[in-house]
Amino acid sequence: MTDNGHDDEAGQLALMPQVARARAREAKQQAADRSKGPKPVDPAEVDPVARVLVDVPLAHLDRPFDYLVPTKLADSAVPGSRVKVRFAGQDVDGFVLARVDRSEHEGRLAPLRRSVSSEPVLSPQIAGLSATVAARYAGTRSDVLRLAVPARHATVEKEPSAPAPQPHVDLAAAVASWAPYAAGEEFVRKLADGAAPRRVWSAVPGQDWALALARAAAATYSSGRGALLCVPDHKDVARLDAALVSVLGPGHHVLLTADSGPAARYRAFLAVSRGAVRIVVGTRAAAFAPVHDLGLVALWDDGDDLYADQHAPYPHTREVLLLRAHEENAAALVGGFARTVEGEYLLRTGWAQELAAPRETVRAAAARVAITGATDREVERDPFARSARLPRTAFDAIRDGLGSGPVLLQTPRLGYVTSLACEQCRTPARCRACAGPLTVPAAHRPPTCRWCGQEESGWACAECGARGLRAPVLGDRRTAEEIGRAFPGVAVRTSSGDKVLSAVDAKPAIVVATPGAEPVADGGYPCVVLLDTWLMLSRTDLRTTEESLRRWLNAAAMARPAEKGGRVVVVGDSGEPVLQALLRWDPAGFARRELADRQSAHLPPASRLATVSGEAAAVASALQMLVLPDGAEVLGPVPVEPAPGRPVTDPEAEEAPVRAVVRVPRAAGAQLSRALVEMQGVRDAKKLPAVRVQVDPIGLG
DNA sequence: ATGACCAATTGA
DNA sequence: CAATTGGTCATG
Repeated sequence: MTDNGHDDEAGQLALMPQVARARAREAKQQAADRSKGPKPVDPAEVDPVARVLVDVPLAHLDRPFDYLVPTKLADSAVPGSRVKVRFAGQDVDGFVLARVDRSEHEGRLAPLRRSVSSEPVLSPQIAGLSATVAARYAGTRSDVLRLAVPARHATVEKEPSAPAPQPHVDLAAAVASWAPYAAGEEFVRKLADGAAPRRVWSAVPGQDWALALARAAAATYSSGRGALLCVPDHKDVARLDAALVSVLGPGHHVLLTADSGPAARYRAFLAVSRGAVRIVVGTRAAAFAPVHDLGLVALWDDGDDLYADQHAPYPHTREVLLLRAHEENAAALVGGFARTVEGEYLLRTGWAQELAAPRETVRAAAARVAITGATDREVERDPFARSARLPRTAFDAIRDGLGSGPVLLQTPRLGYVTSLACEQCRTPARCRACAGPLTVPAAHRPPTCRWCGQEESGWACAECGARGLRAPVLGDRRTAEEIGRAFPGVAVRTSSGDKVLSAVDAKPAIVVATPGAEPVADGGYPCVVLLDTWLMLSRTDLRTTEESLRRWLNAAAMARPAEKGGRVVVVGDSGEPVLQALLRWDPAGFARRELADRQSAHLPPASRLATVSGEAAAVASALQMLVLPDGAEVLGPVPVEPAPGRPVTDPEAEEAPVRAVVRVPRAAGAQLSRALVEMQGVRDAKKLPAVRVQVDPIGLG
């Protein structure tokens, strides 16, 4: 455990050159200090040693270093506080992990340079969590802490945090919210009793999921514990915020999001870290919130790719929350209308239990779903369909729906122009006869000119000769215009991108939205139309079908139940298995099959996978130095697109960027991460060119 | 990263 | 033989 160098004889020193060198340097430094007159550092009386995690981006320095605490800083350099220290000849930031009586370090300790603030922003739980997350994702603790602890705001820090009022929890209402689910009541009672149930939740279509989450949080709260609720985006934060106010009243929770501004974010963070408030609602930035006495972590719609962090080491919110539930012995609730393969895997391994409603309950709550093809035959027979890109069935359903409320049209992608482009060079694809833009008129049809109707089956790019076409971009605005012409006099509203509507009222209107931007309708939509489903499926991503189903279920769940006239019209190919899963409202069955596929293809979550990317030579040498566990496979490296944000100044000189995939059985996942950390440590120490490592990256494709 | 140290290499 | 360069190690 400890070094044996403490009482070394001279003979041993000779056998341990590094110790001898250290000693020699030590003596020299002390001599120098004496001669120059060292600053008298007067160490603190109690626990004069601070164990500091320094903020340096190097993998091999990701460990605590001991510093001497001067008396002046004895009261401010508390565990969890920020400090500045001298490290390797420069001033760096750090966190005090602990204050201890004495150091294990043999040499002389440098004093802390200063205490930034006495606010303990890094709790022992979050310090532990960042170590776990760093290990899981083969990253460093400082990288994780950058995500976990928001930037300090001195003015805000001076303000006191208002404590939450006395809670009044209506447990009966909480139970009622979860009554549709088999063992739903048991789940709520366990939360209220201080237990830690773990559930994968398949929400009943049409359910007010925000209210259900708020009530689960309230039940946990009534046991004297805190709760942490994560949702994909801002719109959902607002919805959950409103639900919590309606369940508990104001002042019991805070919102923690990255885009609320530094002051507001730090204020909310402090309210949580000081224990004044113990319920947190937020986006992925909230996953590390230091909630006191954490009793429940919950994640809504865990398949949303907004949960995959874009910053090193690229942790996924689901993973962070589940690690927390494990470490802090909290309950966990993961779910949505869809079920992810990762959720299914939690059930399969027995880590969590299913929280689902009986089949009859689901059937009664779901709208009537119909699939209608936009086949050539149908389009030709139906001039209207030709002009509005809308089959007759869908048109009729919209018209009927408008009789009793707003109608939701989900359209795959953002943008205005509808045209195909070259997969390679992005040059817009043009008709050889008339230079008009090409589109895909229907599923499994060749590209067709929008102007002259000419079919282009053997298309090749005029610029670069490539034969691949990118999926067309069908704009929500364009769709809105065309629909507006088809239904004159009806209000058409759009919700997409940075102009997202959070809700619409019950008045008849056509709402065109892109996936994830669908507004909540007061009373539910009488009709929901899913347009151009083959476009979403035409993407080549690994998770395409899973992601598409998730988006469709989320939109379809906003329709009224069938018995109240709710209808969902899906424009697509009824032969698609994924559309059948939607038709039967069977997200669980779909996830089961998808997981089986992933297992047989050795893909996550059944296997653990990491990518190593960078310059070709760097990747090759990185792979060479990786000490891989048994059963590991290396795929590639293969050339990839250059890293975004780095303009290629000289494509000749630039080494080609490549990516390799390393795959191991799930059981060897921890070993793989350790091997990657080790490799990065050696590379950093030797100043070899950097490679980027991502463990279980989302959407390899 | 940055700096210290040591060994090998280069140059007059 | 001194000056220089490159690699290794440690950073409290």
